[in-house]
Amino acid sequence: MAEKIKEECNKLLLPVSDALDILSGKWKLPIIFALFLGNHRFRELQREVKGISGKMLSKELKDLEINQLVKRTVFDTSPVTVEYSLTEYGRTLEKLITELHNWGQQHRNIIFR
Amino acid sequence: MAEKIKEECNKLLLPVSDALDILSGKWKLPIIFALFLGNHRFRELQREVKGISGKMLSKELKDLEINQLVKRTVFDTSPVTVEYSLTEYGRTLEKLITELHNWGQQHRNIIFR
DNA sequence: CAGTATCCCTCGGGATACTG
DNA sequence: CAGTATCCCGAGGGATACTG
Repeated sequence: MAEKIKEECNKLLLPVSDALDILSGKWKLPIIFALFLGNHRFRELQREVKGISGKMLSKELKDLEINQLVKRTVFDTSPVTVEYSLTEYGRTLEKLITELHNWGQQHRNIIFR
Repeated sequence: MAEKIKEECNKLLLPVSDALDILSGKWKLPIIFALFLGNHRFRELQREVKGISGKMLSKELKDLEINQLVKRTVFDTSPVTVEYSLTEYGRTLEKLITELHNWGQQHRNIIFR
């Protein structure tokens, strides 16, 4: 019986972790915020997200792309230019981020008092 | 003007990061879930949260306590026993976790299809 | 039991140089 | 410009032994 409940909880855990994985880490949010402000070239993003290395930016964008949150568009100018933008689906993160913001904001009020 | 917007975003970022910091990492959620199931002694928690070391459990619980999410109660039996439980405030995480679960669940449906 | 202290190793990620 | 490959270091965290 208690075992049954624990199993249920573990099943609950996975989707929550999935959501967290997408948002947590040093760079995810800053990148997502930058993308919320508009479409962006790779270099632009690197400038906007202070301190991020090319390697990390590349990796994080790939992650977001795999999760269908970001769309990568290549223009065959020379040299090539690439644009990243949030997908329609990616924008559904906004609600979630707002919830996090609300909780985080009142938490600040509770802690720094 | 664009600068103004960026500043605003950075201010938005901090509370979101605060909320994420409390939930992300390898052990936070499993511990919180265990605590949702009831009050727990240190050893009990270590058994329930598979694979966690004493050092980590200790550190994470201290974090949660500092954030007023968990209450630590010492009973002067011999040897001492200690109980950890979610505070009333800690339980406000439930709503947030539910939101993360909802997003994560539908994300799984979109990705693993 | 409920932790703390120490040792030790992995590996995430920075810096740099390179390619198409 | 938009990345990839390589090298390298330090912090995070595991294992173990110890204490009140």
